[in-house]
Amino acid sequence: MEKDLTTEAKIKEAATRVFIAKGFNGCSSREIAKEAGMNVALVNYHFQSKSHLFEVVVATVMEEFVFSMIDVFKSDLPLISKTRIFIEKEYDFLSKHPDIPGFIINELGKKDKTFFERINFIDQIRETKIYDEVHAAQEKGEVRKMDMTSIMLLMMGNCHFPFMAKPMIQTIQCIDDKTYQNQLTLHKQYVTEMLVNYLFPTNK
Amino acid sequence: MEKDLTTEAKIKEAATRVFIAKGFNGCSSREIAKEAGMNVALVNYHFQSKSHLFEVVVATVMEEFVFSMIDVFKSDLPLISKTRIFIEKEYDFLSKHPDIPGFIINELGKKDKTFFERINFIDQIRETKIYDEVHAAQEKGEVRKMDMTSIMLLMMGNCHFPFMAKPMIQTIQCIDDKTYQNQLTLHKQYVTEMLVNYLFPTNK
DNA sequence: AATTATTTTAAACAAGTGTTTAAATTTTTG
DNA sequence: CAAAAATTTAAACACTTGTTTAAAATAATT
Repeated sequence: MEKDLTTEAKIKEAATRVFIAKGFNGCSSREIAKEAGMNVALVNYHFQSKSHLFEVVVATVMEEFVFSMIDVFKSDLPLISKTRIFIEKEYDFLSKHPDIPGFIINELGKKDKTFFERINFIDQIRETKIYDEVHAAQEKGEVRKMDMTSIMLLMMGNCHFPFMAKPMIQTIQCIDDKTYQNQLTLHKQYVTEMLVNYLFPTNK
Repeated sequence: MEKDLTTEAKIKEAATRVFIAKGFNGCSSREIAKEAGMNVALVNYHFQSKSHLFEVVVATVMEEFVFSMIDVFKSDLPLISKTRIFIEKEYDFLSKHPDIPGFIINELGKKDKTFFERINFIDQIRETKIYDEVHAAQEKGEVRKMDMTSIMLLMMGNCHFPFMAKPMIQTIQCIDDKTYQNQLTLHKQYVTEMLVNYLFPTNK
């Protein structure tokens, strides 16, 4: 799997795994080096410092994270289809990377604001013109009139929270991984129906 | 404010602040001691170890966290009112303690499962018979038939996520604290309407 | 093939970690 | 008030932390 990777790529890959699992403060440079099968000094030789390596990892993870979003936003589909596909794709992505939302929200919440701004995924979203599209649809009465912030909170919250809260919910409900995963498939349908009904009141 | 508190209480209070803000690995015993105006050794004299102090803090925070929930569940009101009041109280509580959901979900997700089970808030919830009440209402067709896990995810997700995601959303939307807070008041109403409509389909 | 540049290694650095010790201080008890 | 118990302190413990150094090994260049 990690045979023909360069040293730099190996370290970055290992760092991504470890950072996501344990957070910036929850792991050491030596742990990352060991995970990559390397020496500690190599990590700093290729990435200058633990902080810098972290920034590189976050930037890459964020990019991957918004990539599927952007893709849906840019597509030439009616907003209601975009909504359905957005949820579908989010659940797909999060099933493969369940720890990423928690990682992003929690690790970046603790860093200073400049850290967040250094990673410009905001422009990427704006470039899709999704805001204008929603606004136009609101003017036509197709989409419920509410602030873009609330729409984002509804969409993201109902997609990400089920993955972030997994350990807690599993403990409360006493259910294993398999059961929870099946529950998520059901939940995705509930969320889709609920959000579509609420955001597109005139529909059907 | 913290004048007539005992040493133990002062340490616990300081530890709660620091742990919630920075996480278990994000702070040191000395930092907690300093925040409490104490010596490092005092922390371990009163709480044995950093880990134990953390467990005490988590237990207390969790208790406070589920207290308002329990209160609503036990009340003698129709489910639809309980739903409305639940959301209302959650937003109230979270406005005062916005960092708690993230703290609970993230810090406890990294700990082993036994840690979670040591804090028995599960029984507290079960004792309110809220599960039976929901199930009975579902049989009568008053509440949408869906798993309790999904209901919890919908309720908690739409209440907690807006607070957990605050730093991220603020960066994306470029809005200050005051604006975000106002947005949350609006959002609470949206969430209430959406959830009530979806969970109680026969209503109105 | 010899020289230069790049990569990798082991060792060391100072600073910070959680925790413990033993002495000093305060409070409580008889 | 004196003895005992509980609390607080400063200092030290062994260990880990991120980072650096300088030598060794490998690769690239002439």
